Amino acid sequence: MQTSARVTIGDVARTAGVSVATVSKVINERYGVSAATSAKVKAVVAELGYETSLVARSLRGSRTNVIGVLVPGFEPFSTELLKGISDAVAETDYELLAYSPSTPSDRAVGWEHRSLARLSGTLIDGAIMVTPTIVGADTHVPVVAIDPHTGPQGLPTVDADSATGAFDATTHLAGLGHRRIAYLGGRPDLESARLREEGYRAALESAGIPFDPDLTRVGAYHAPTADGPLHELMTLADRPTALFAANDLSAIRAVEVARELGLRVPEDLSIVGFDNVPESALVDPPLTTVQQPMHQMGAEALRMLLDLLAGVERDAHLRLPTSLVVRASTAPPAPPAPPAPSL
Amino acid sequence: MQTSARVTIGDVARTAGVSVATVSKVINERYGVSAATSAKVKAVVAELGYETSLVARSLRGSRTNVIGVLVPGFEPFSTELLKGISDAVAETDYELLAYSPSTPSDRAVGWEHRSLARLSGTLIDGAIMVTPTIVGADTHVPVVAIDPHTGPQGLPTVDADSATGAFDATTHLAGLGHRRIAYLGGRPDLESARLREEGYRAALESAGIPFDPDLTRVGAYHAPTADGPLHELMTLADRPTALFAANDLSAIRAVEVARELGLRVPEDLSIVGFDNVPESALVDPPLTTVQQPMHQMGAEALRMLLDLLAGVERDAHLRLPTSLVVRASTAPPAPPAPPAPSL
DNA sequence: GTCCGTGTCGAAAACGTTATCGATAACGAT
DNA sequence: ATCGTTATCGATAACGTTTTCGACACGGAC
Repeated sequence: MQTSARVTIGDVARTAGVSVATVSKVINERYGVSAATSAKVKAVVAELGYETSLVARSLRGSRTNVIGVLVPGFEPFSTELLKGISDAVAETDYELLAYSPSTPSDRAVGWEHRSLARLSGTLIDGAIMVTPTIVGADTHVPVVAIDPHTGPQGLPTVDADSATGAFDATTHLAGLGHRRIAYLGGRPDLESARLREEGYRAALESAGIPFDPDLTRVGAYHAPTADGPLHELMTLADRPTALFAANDLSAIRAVEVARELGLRVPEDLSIVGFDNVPESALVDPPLTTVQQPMHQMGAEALRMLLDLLAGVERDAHLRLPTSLVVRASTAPPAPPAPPAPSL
Repeated sequence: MQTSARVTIGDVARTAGVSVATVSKVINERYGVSAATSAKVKAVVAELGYETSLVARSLRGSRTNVIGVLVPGFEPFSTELLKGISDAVAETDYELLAYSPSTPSDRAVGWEHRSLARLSGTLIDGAIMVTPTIVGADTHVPVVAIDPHTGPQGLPTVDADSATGAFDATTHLAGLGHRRIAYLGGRPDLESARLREEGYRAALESAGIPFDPDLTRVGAYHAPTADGPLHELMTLADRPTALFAANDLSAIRAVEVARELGLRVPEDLSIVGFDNVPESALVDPPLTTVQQPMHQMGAEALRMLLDLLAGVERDAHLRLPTSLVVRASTAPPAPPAPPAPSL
């Protein structure tokens, strides 16, 4: 039906009565072709609707003017970054290619390296990798990592100040009077998750609250893996009165689980998230959370990449500040429940 | 620095002491290679960290197991669609490539066709195009269009019921008692914009309100282009008491412009949007809007595309229902302003 | 000892493009 | 009339794959 054969540079050459070399020249505006033939070729190109194949051009040449963004998926975090990158790239003459592996084997550890190897030979001039778990390796295009596994080392990186953000979040809860503050971690293999737990602990200590290992659980930054740990936490004999979740997706799930368990938020349980994805303001109650400047992180990452491509020397690591946004999911703890609650 | 040359199939062949043909066979698990050589080649592949080049493979073969999504940019609408597509593709063995042209020339009319031609030769097995303005054309891969220019004709399409959605939105305003209801249109070249105006007019008629051409303006579905028309509308001698904007981005901008002009929303001006992008709930006041099932639209589009690829016959056009979500940006009109307002 | 099948492998073409470089024609200068 | 210069153009190699097909060796069967 719609499947007509692709029109190639050869077709253009044939119907224009010139060689493929000449067609290539007029397309790329190289020197050495007369005005007359140039016009004729252009006419044929327009008539046939010819477009040069990105694939073939990539295979042959070295520059493609395309930069790739490797994302583990299109969850809110990646999406916000993409917007920042996209806005920044709009001012350049590069194009954007977002690539997300989806086969189970690819999603396993090492997906970044595999994808990168597949694309950089050479479909893309450079890449931005979101949440890479492997970051060393020898790539042969410039790469900037956002929120990487290993923290600032090796590749140029952009991330947010997770430790301080987590410290602020936990301190906020402590300041409201909470003493039993639980922590739901993120993927333990991620530097950001490690730093957030660090900030959580530091805040506890600074508030004079002893660290209780029983109040921390580990998730994986998304809803399904948070379920079990959340149930455990909320059905503890000595239930925590507050919860700090390592990212918004987990925190949002926490709100849901609390509701399923008959707990009121924030009266029975205060909840703080991390990221400030758009969704966090939509849940009921709207989430108190730590804002990561995702848009800006994306834009900065692109800027670093462009500098790399241009050969400009720059600081290899950029850490952007976070800020606490207080909404309605946090409140002072209820007074210790009397055996027979009065109405 | 990190720029080491790419390791090719030739390198593997050389160090393994076999031919490139043999390497290719073991990689693709073709018949005709002994267990011994296969093992040796696999060892070398692992040692050298070889990955087959997507570009070269695409150029040669016909299938790539990659489907492309062509988006005009990463604004909220495209992003929500992407999530739906991504979730659906995760259950298949395809991979996702989101492509967004960014050079000014590409963003001009016809970007879709150009991009498609560039990618389908053949980087991708099929494509989903978001908001294509040109939709006929002879592509040589299956394509599904979301919210296209020309409406359901030609290419398989997925869209939302814009006419009914707009009708409901306008009727909601009329039901609140508004008589002077302005309309800020979207890109006039888009079928969806046309249908929304149609719904707006039908609702006016059904409510017995005469259509006033002076109360409709045209925008382009995004903030910058909405500014002028919005100012005109809001500074009219006989100011409208309600505004229906053809998409949320315009509506959100309308809220801002109203505030700049000293108008209170919804007391002085009720505003309704279209799309229900996540941001619409974040503005102050939260936007009353028409929900498009964007996530579902993306998923359905992918499903159609997969059927096309598999050669399954299907209905070529899918129109999903919309629903009105009432939030705080709409209210009954204030009583006709008395010359000296009382407090 | 010859013949034929079977199993294993490699040479080479092809995909669509760009870059290099040699060939040809036109033309002014001697 | 011959030469050198310039402008224009085309043949061809190369990019990294996959696929086709022929070559070859090794068996066993006659």
